Amino acid sequence: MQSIKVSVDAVVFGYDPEEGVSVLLITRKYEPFQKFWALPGGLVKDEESLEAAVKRELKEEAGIDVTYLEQLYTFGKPERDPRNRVVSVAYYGLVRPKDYHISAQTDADDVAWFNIKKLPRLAFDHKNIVEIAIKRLRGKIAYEPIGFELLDKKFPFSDLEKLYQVLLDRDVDRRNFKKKIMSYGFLEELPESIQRSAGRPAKLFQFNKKKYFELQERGYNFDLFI
Amino acid sequence: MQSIKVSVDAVVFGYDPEEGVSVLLITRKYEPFQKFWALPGGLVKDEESLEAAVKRELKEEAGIDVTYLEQLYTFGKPERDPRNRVVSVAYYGLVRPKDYHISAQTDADDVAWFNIKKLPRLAFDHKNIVEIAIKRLRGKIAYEPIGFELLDKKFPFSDLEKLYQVLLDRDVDRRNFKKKIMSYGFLEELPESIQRSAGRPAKLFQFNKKKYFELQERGYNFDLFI
DNA sequence: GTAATTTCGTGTATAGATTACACAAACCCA
DNA sequence: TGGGTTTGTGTAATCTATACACGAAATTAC
Repeated sequence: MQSIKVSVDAVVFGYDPEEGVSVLLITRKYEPFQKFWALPGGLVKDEESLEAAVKRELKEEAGIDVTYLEQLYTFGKPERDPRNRVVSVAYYGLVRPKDYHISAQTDADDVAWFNIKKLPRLAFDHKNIVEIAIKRLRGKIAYEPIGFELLDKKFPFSDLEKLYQVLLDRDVDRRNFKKKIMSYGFLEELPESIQRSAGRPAKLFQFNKKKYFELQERGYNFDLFI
Repeated sequence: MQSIKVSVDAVVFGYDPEEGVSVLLITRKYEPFQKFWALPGGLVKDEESLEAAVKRELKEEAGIDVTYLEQLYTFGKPERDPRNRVVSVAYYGLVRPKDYHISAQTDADDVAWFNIKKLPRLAFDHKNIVEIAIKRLRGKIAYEPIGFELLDKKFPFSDLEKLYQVLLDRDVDRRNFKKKIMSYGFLEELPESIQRSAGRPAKLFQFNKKKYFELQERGYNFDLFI
């Protein structure tokens, strides 16, 4: 009789143009790894899907709804949990600034955002999981337009540009970047503008999912390689 | 108390220049889906890793050793197995012609290779898993040189070219393809030749893993986009 | 209120990469 | 020895990616 448990873990990313990319972590209340920072997650219930389990845990543990969620990898080494055999299906998710900031304010000391460049020690093999998630996110934004899910629905183009710079960790030429992204035709320029500091006001843009799916169905290829 | 079972399934690909790309299937001995074709796989033992479980099952059920094995995706919908809740971690693997042909000969009617264009009805959600694996393999060969794992260690260049044509399902220009592949420097031309039919003998080539890792460590990027 | 500062917005020229394309060489077979 | 088959090779044209700088529109500082 098999006695393996199945859990889910979530690497949730948030973004702020000032602070960069962050990951949501919680502190563990119980042994093993009591008081360590860890990824939100937990055992899957007998009648719920894996994705439902992730969403439930995120709601319970951090009060968060993700706008994007995708399976990352399944970690199953027998020794990864010192007590039981636990196979964990890891997911990664993205939240918009709204959710990112709300959870950042709840001064509960058991939920917090950590910049991906300044991660604390993590429980279990969670460091490994986060690293793999970061790699995947970096790779993914290069060929699928998921970066938008980390921004407000309407955003100035410079936010997107900065996001790519932060994630890819290098300079991105403003003109070439905009030329490329706009050439795909799934970003709409709105008649509105905003101004968040000194400088010329920025026009707002918005991702058009419908147009994106149309293009995708025509077999379009989105090398966003910058 | 959780009562979810953990299994593994394997989508093993084999290749032959004459027959194209095939998948290894077995017939189920028991209900549910008795006598249906299905992916090799089974429950993970309490003390074995996921990858070890895949390799064990492939050995037991088909007598095969894969030369390449990678996790594909984890399937966990509650209704995917009509009896129990089973979460299945799917892998995909590649075998060389040697293994492909040996298993093709064992006339056991419970193990067989099926061309990916002529698949039979499959048990459970295995059709879905195979489709995802094919997509992944197609994508993967475009940016990592794993195609070699489906060929003999020494192979004529035309074999590689044909493999790409079959997998990508379109023509590939011989000169441009060779130019591109050779430019990466991880393929060596050997002083030997072979001749498998009429026509000019073909020089043999061989993948140099060491050189590949060296290049990879220097941050090299292998867009094999053809 | 004028000058300095900040951020947004835009186009062209060059280099690099991809694609299209055809014929000779080396073997087998009849 | 001539016809059939497969391998092997280079160049020109097109497309894509990159490099690069200055004016416009607002705020801030004096």
